[in-house]
Amino acid sequence: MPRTREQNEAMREAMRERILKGAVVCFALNGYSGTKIGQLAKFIGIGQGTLYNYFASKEDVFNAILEQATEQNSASFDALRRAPISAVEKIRFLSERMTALIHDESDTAYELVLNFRMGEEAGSDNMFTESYGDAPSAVLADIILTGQTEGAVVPGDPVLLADYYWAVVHSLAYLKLIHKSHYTIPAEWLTRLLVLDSEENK
Amino acid sequence: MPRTREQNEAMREAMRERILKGAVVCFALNGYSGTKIGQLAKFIGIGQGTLYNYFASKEDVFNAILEQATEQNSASFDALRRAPISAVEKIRFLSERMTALIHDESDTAYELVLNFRMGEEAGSDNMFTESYGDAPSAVLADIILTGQTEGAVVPGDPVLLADYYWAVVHSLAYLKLIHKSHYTIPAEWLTRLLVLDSEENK
Amino acid sequence: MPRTREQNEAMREAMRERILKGAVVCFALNGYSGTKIGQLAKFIGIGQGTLYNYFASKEDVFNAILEQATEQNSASFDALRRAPISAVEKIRFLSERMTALIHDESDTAYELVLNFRMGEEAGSDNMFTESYGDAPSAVLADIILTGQTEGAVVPGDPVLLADYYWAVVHSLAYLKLIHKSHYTIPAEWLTRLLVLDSEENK
Amino acid sequence: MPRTREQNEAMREAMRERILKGAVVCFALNGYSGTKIGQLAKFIGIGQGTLYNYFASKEDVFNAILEQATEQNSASFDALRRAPISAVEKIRFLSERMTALIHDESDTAYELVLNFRMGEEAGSDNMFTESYGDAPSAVLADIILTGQTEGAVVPGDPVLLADYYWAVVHSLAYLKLIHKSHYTIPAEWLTRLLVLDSEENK
DNA sequence: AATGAATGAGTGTTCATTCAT
DNA sequence: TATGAATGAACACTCATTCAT
Repeated sequence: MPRTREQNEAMREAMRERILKGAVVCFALNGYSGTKIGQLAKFIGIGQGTLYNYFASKEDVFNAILEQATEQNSASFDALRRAPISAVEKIRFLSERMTALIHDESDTAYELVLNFRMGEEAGSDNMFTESYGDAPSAVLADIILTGQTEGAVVPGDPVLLADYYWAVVHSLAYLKLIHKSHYTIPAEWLTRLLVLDSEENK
Repeated sequence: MPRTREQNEAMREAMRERILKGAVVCFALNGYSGTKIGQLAKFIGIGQGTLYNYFASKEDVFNAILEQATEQNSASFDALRRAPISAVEKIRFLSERMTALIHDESDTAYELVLNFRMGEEAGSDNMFTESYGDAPSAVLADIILTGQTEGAVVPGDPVLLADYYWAVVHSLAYLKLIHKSHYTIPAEWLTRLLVLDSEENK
Repeated sequence: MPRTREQNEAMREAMRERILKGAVVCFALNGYSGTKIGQLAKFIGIGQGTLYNYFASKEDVFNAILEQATEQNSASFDALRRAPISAVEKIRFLSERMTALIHDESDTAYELVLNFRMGEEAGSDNMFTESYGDAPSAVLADIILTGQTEGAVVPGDPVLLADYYWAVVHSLAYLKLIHKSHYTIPAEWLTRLLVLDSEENK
Repeated sequence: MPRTREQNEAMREAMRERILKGAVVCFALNGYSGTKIGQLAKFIGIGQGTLYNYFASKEDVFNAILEQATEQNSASFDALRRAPISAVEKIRFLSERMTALIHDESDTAYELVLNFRMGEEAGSDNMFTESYGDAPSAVLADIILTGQTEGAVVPGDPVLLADYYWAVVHSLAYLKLIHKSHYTIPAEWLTRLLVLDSEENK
């Protein structure tokens, strides 16, 4: 007797997630070109063919990861923007969250690294800002601007500062996951990139 | 009339440099696996075969780049360590030099990016600290330690702080060269990573 | 010392022809899907990679064959149409030429067979008339029409008769090359498809 | 209440027929290699696995088609040979039957086409004469021989003439089913391949 | 019995490397 | 020495077949 359609769809969704989860790690560790399909399938623990029942191509897997990362993040960044706290508190909160994600070597941390390796081919455009980075960058720039009017954030172009902040977060993730640094950078270091040293900001 | 041996060797050396110069850019932009020999040769403006008259393999080219970067840097970092200036001044000098290199999109800047993409295969070891990073990291850790005793540098593990500083430098280079950011990050941002905000440090 | 550009181009053209020549035979014998690239390369006597220095894909090779066949034929059919002989003589001439080509197992004979196997995928449209067949079919229909007014050709829709004639030619080629029939059908049998039996037509 | 054994067997037989019916069309249209199991199953309207409950392999399906075609034909050709009519009448009858089958796009017509695509792999032997063609060819050669002694059939090697006749029939089927010709070739054209034009033969 | 997800052997294609010129 | 055509091992991808449900 065949499975019901519901059963099949659940199975498919589960497998899809499983593949994406493994692919994030592989792509982050080895880059796009450096990731071989055979290696990826083995890492996930499935046959090579199975992968192609879920994704049309290697590039398709890659794009699915980016899409997923974007979705997950745009929601959480929206929440951050709307939170009823001061700009500095937002930056501090963000820094703590990022530091924790990196420390725990979470999926999100791998996605962060992936974004740093994305200048590579796979569509040839630089997808850094386009895919993953846009929402976070824009939201953070907003927060920075607010913080600057409050006199608590370092002066400078908010967009550039935001890009800078994210670049640093990415390299910290890289340091942790690829360079296997044993220490974790304290959240304050991140916060300090944007927030001025002062009594009230401590 | 055949060329003298000196002429021949000079020509060989010139071509070798030319290849390395192109390769740094290609590897930095596309990663190791993402760089194809054909593409590299075309970028340099030579035939594919020519490349193999100077280097035994793709990996050999890659290693030559790392070696060259290490040599150039160990000399300049030795000089920095010995300079008769304060720790803070050294940090400020280093930051200005790095910012300038990145701004000018110099070869060294591409080497910085390259270091960030090196988790990729090419021998499978992580060459980050081993090759390029060791000397700079050690020297900077020394400087930081000195600065901390002088009370002008932020507290924390000097080695970790040094790694952090380099990670940020790398991401700035990445931002500029890959992300094609038009702005250039001011040197003070870098300096601020290590040096406390205070009147006398400005 | 590198080869001159002329040398290279001559080599390339020669190899291209060589590949096409082998490919016509393989595709004719095994069909499009039935032809494996490895088998084709071995048949030609080159490495698999070499093939891809000349054609972008298997399908590209296939299309190049069709194109080539079309070009070669449109010229020769133009000549036939303009020849200062009667319709019946043209049909007789055509039949003798086709029979000879098939008997000799010439390249053209393989192209004839290929046209018969072309309903297969490789673009999914039926390319029968579109590619190879259009010119021959149209020219022959003209000749038939003339012949009918002269009272020497069997009555019926000229276009249909022309298609019919070509279909038979194709199957004769098939019979000879694939079925390996030892006999060769006499040209008169072909002629008789269109020309009425009569004293003056003999 | 479980089904009786008879019911079960009837169901199995019905499904088997259904699969074969779809397979004939697919194989005829796309060739053996060009026919994918997935596509075939979808065309029939069953799951891929179901197919393997009835046939051991793709090749098994293919062979079953040939076998079925052979069986059906050997019976009908036996009848033709024994029919108490003249050779010319037999040829005329055969031609009318074939033309009708093709016009109706019957299963048999698809089998005719299939025979023309069989030079393809699927066991690598040419199955043209072996499977389907043998009986018809032999019977027809007999009829031709008789007709020749009666002076009503064109002279020439009867076996070759028979092969020729079948080749033409095949190409007509091809023209109709693959080339999607709208017209149907008149039976007389077929008859004329073998029967001389004369008053009494009309 | 029927299904479609899973599989790996096999196929098409790429690319680092070799080599004749 | 410089070149780019030739190569085959390695890679991305397909598809006939298996199997749990």
